[in-house]
Amino acid sequence: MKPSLHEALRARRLALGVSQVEAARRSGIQQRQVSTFERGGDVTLSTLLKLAQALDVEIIPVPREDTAKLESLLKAKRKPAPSASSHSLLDRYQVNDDAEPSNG
Amino acid sequence: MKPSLHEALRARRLALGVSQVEAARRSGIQQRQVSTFERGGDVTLSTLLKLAQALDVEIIPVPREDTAKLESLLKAKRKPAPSASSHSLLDRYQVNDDAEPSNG
DNA sequence: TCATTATATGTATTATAAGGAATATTTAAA
DNA sequence: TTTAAATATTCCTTATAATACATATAATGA
Repeated sequence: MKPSLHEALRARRLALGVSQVEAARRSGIQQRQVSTFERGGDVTLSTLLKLAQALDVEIIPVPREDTAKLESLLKAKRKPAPSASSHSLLDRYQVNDDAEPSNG
Repeated sequence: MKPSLHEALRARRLALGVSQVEAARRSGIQQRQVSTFERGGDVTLSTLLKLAQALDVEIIPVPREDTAKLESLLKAKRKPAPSASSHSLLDRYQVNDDAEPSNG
């Protein structure tokens, strides 16, 4: 299924093998914001962009008419990254997601 | 050059031929927010998502390693859309952009 | 020029995200 | 189980985005 923005970014973070604390440090935001965002809570665009940059991802607006093409392009490659101790963080998750914080 | 998020969304709006007032009405946010955002100001993620939905675009986080591929995919097609009276709004702009509001 | 449409701003109030720091929970490794 | 690491939450304060108008400023077309 198509992951929401926060799900995708969490997956990205885990794929890079960085903790929320580390992501927060790199982006200059609080660990709290990382958690809030990843759980679907609301954050400001500036906060999102800082986090995105820390995770080396670009936030791109794609017309729905084009999303299909992207799917196939971004899909096919979704391996957690064999870095570090092979099982530090991340392995715990997948993309899992069930929370409460609401958004639009 | 690679347009920033707000530039891209403004271009999208104009390409669809909708005014800020109309975009605001459709998304349920204020025209003020549309203006603020398009000028590079900060807005909440929920506000951005509402606007994006109103403009029928998805906000997708793309790993930098993949952006190149997308470029070629999203590029090549950038025609303002021949809809409406052929010269209602939009024709006035292109993607233009120079403002003051800051962001991250 | 005048009227119209679109976008940028102004003010005041309210809602809420962010900052700071700590703590409670959950998850997994030793 | 004990420890450690990571994530979710809490409290309080402050900054600021969102709301609700109301205008002011363009930019267009008649």
